[in-house]
Amino acid sequence: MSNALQRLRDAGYKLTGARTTVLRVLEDSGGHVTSAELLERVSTADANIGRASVFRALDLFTRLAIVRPTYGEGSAAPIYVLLPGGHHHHIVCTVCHRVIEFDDCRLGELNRELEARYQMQMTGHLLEFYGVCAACARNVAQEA
Amino acid sequence: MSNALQRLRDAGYKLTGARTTVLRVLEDSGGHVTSAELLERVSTADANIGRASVFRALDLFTRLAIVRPTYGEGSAAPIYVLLPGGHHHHIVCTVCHRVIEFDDCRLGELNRELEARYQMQMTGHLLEFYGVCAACARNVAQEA
DNA sequence: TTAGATGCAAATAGTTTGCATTTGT
DNA sequence: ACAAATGCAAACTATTTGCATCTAA
Repeated sequence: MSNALQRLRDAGYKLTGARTTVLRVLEDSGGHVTSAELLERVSTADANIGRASVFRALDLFTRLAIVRPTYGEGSAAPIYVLLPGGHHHHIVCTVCHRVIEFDDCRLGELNRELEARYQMQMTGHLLEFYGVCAACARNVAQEA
Repeated sequence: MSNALQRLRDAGYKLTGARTTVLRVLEDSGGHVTSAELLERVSTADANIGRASVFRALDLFTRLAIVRPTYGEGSAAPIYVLLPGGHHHHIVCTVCHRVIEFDDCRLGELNRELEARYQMQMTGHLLEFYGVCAACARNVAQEA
């Protein structure tokens, strides 16, 4: 059983069809989906699952730090990111919104320091870098 | 003139009343507001400014990495965070959604490495830690 | 002077809720 | 058995768009 399902159960939540399907779709999508894509794929996987349950599952997963919503384009349209092992890191081009994922793990010490300083029990973190990708930089240069 | 206004002008955008007001309200709010609060405060500051212009300004600021929307409670209701000097760091309690801000600056080197590796011109970053605060941990313990 | 930005109000997306029914434990 | 979770569809909220007007450069 996946680590996330284990966490769900340990926290006292039921392992329902809707929840396991949403989780599987998230994993199959590379851990990076908009809510619209997610709704569509979940519906394809099992047409009986309602939108509301997908949102309820995402809410729950967010509280358990299994997943994290983050802003994609504009202000609407969140992207849901899996936090396997509790963390995730990526770079977003603020012009074309392309996302590059990268591994990193230099935050362990900072994590421990913050837990001690603020009396928090950390469950994960998300690190986003913003910038302009090479392609967009060229376009901007051309326009100018 | 604020650094952000300078960036706006340098990128070739006009320094309009709506934009400067939105920016000032953001700064006066400690660089941490929901869109609802922002709309209200901007409207108080200058009743002639329309909602649309506030959203358009936020969009622009996001592209310029002056600001970053991040998820507060549930899936709706973004919080806009100023990225002074291009970055910001905080801890969110995933239960009560309280936010603790902290300073940090150990990401400079990683930033440079990523710029080189992915040919990106970085404009900033956001680091969020998730966890359960002491108060919420107590509540959960009581319930169980 | 004039391209770019604005304000308005209507249109659109996206998310949440209430409640009867089903399901995991 | 029974509390918890679901599915549905309607209600809501938040954001975006089109267009005539205004304004910073």
